[in-house]
Amino acid sequence: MTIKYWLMKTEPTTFSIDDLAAQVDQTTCWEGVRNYQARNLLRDEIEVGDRVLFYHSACKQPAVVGTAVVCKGGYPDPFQFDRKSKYFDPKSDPSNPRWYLVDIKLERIFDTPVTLAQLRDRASLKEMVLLQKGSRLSVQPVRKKEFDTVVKLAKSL
DNA sequence: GCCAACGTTGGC
DNA sequence: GCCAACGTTGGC
Repeated sequence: MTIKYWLMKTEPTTFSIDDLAAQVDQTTCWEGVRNYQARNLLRDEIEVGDRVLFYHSACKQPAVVGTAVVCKGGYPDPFQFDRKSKYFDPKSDPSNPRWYLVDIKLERIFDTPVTLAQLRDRASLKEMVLLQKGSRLSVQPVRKKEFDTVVKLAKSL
């Protein structure tokens, strides 16, 4: 199976790439995605070994700040059944879970983040899902070429 | 099934 | 803080 490429958004005030680096094994579960399109990707598409662009959103400098690797494939998000969690979903049936997640492990923190503005400056990245008007998906597919371009850009900055 | 109202996302 | 864009909810 060939690996696939994704971009995952997070608000750094909630969970930043430095927080990821501080986890045991630099690994975390990506809980709390409550959007069906993203759910379908987490449940059906994203597999162990896939690569991830780690993106900081809703902050001063929106940017891809590093990369990660998927280290556990789609499985039901346990927080949907936890009454005390803010991600608790009373409508989710444990025998047919509504929400899924994956685990990711830090690969690299870019020395220099690749900002949203820099992504927009690259003609070859024009078609990135992230850059499309109104695009809000918090887990989204990335083409291999786009992934490679962003990594290369980070190294050149 | 339509669609208005509402809530959220996220750049600026 | 503003607001455009999008997703979800729920009455009909």
